[in-house]
Amino acid sequence: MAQSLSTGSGVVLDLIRSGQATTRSDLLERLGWSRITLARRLEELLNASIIMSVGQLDSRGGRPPEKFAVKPDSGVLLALDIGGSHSMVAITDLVSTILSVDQADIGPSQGPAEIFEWAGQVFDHMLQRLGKTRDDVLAIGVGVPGPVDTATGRLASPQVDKQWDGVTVRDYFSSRYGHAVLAVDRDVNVMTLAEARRGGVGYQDIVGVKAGIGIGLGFVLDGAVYRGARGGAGDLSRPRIGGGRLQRLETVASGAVVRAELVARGYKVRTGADIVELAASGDHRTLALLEETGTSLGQTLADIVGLINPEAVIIGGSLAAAGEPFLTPIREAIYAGAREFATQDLVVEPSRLGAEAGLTGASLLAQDALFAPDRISRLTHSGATSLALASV
Amino acid sequence: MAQSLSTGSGVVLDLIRSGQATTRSDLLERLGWSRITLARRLEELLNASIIMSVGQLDSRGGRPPEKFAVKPDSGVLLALDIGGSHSMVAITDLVSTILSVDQADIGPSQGPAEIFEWAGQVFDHMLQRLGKTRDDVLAIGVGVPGPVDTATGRLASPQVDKQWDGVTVRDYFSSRYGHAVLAVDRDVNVMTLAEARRGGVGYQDIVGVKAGIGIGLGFVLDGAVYRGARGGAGDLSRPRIGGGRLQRLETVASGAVVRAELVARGYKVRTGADIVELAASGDHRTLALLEETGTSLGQTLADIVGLINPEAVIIGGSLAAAGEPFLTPIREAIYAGAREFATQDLVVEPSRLGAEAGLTGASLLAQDALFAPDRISRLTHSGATSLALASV
DNA sequence: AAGCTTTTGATTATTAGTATGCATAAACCG
DNA sequence: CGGTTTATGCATACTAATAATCAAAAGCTT
Repeated sequence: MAQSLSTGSGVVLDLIRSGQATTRSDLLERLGWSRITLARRLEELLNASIIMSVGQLDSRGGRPPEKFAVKPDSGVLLALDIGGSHSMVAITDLVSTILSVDQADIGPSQGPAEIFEWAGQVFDHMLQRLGKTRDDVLAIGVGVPGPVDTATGRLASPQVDKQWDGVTVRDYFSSRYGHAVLAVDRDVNVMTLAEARRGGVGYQDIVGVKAGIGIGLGFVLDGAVYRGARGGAGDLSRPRIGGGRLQRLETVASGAVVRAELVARGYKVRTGADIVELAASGDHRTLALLEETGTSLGQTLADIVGLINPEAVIIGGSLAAAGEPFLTPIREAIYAGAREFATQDLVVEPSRLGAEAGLTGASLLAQDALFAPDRISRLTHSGATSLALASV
Repeated sequence: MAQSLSTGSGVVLDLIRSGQATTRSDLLERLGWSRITLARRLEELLNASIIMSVGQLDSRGGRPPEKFAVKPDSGVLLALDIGGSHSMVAITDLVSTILSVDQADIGPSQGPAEIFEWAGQVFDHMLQRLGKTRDDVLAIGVGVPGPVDTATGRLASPQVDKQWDGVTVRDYFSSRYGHAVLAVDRDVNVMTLAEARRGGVGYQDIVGVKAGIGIGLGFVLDGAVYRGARGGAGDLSRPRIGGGRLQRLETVASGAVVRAELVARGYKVRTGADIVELAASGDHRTLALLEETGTSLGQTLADIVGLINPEAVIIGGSLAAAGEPFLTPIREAIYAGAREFATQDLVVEPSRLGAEAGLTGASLLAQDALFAPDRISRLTHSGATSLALASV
């Protein structure tokens, strides 16, 4: 039944894709296969147009090794990042380089039908501009702001908006891209995945914070996204006052709180970007509120750093764009609050990918689903000459 | 180099050992191999005396399937659980059934040489009483109350006691049991592993709390022990008073705090067991202190439950023996503090294995190291007829 | 240019795993 | 008690992976 095809081409692709081994020698070293078997698998992948040779590396004394990489343009990936109040879409190549982006102030409150309809239209438009068709779409990655049962791809409850409870994302894509592979995950997980893979050298254990109007947390632990028993990991609570009732951090320190304070004082603020703009203009009240929020968040993160002992804490979300006024209090609270053991070597940095972290993560998610080792092994084994024919 | 022997006997053993598949049909279903290959691998394992047939299961209409299990008595495992102030040793069979236990009020403050010397002597004595020799010892599992670099087996710093910084546990065992496989991990991890595997039906995601004189936390996430970047995961902080400095939970709510309070009031208390005894005798002050401690702990755990979204929170350590007076406030604080989403289906229970959780976990750790798939595959492949000859 | 090194390709014999079919074992059912 | 069902064993032909070897390619050094 399971049949994992241990010497299948999929595991070869995985090493190439992740950059762990890109030459024949490295692959042999990593896999422990015979040269002939590896040659056959590479041939399969080349035949299927999944990988290509990207020239030679520098010689190490003898004939220089040939380097392989994923062929980026034999199809495209769609990425959709649904935020609490702002959503983005992108088309990327097969190595998750963003080719085209669009966005709108649209969120879960609009209901699934409307959002997916918007995304579908933008996708169609972008495809056309890139000279691609719906058939070129090989996989779709979606980030949603709520828990997901990744096994089934159904959204769990509670979602931010009731209309989204139990939504099956596939239903909204099957008519347009019936053949494409679909992967759905929580927005914070998706963002954190992107930072773990693309930020820095690549982290095994990181905590990703999405600080926008809402606030949430994602984990990549031991190199894999951690979701918790019911997909609900990452709920933030606030430092409690004198053992009082727990409050979600969102209700005391988040973009929503800053916004409420500012609105109460007569400012016109709707999104996280509005707050960032005010901060950038040097508005004292906004800066003070950001510092306060950052400190609260940092205190909570200090506890989490002790608990999880990650390599890095990455601050993303719209508020991260405010830069040091927001980041410094976070960093200070973490370093003040956590023990030296946990903060030694700890990296606390803003998202490298910025606003596009979610899209990159969604695309990476799509990539992972498209290039799942077993899938690729079976595909090339049956002599396929293209990923597009992938009715696997 | 790596050569993972995908169709090796080790993976078969893993399924049998974990109970995921114990009959030929189940194994075939799980592995997707041909019947013949599986038969060969089972033969290898039988020849090496690693597994044995344990009779037939009930028929499902036709010939009843034969059930396989690990042969428990072809060697023994040593388990050592070093607690903050109390240590235990045990000899178990190969399925981690405890055959013999001993303990002493001895802890890290005594220094590694003394503790390992004590353990070695007790092990020798126990072995003799069981009619076994040092050569029967196939693997050793050790739990220590501090971070461990599991890759190298060296203790990281800071340990509770400076003498333990950088200790290489292997050095203390190689002379007596040079041939045995050794595995070392943090005590809370070891305890949590035991609860995940042996408590309940088997959990994928659990949080284990060791509440004794000290207090610490272990994680099993996605079925594997999570240790953090530097082996330091599980550090507990306390609910903060008005955003003040972070305090380790240990300094405000732990057996140590209860003890200090009691001692200040003229009680004679040294260990967690002493506290439990006082509580059992109905001492009001002790009960009140336990309730207070339980509430603080529970509030912290509520945050963690939201963060990690585990299936279960298991309370172990010496204070857990106090039962409901300690557990009820914990449970109440968790249910009051965490959101419904996280507490729905959440199990909050005392350790099923009680004081022996650490020993069982250490033995499981030893088991895992002894039966590591690759190791077993290589071993049986070379035609070994016994685990004892395992110079692999 | 000659010799060295590393990478890659190709050949052959060998070993390991699979698919298939047939036989047998051991329960159940009516 | 024969028929059915599931489990297991065995034989044969076949396919896949490996090991070992030779050869060629493509750089470097002297």
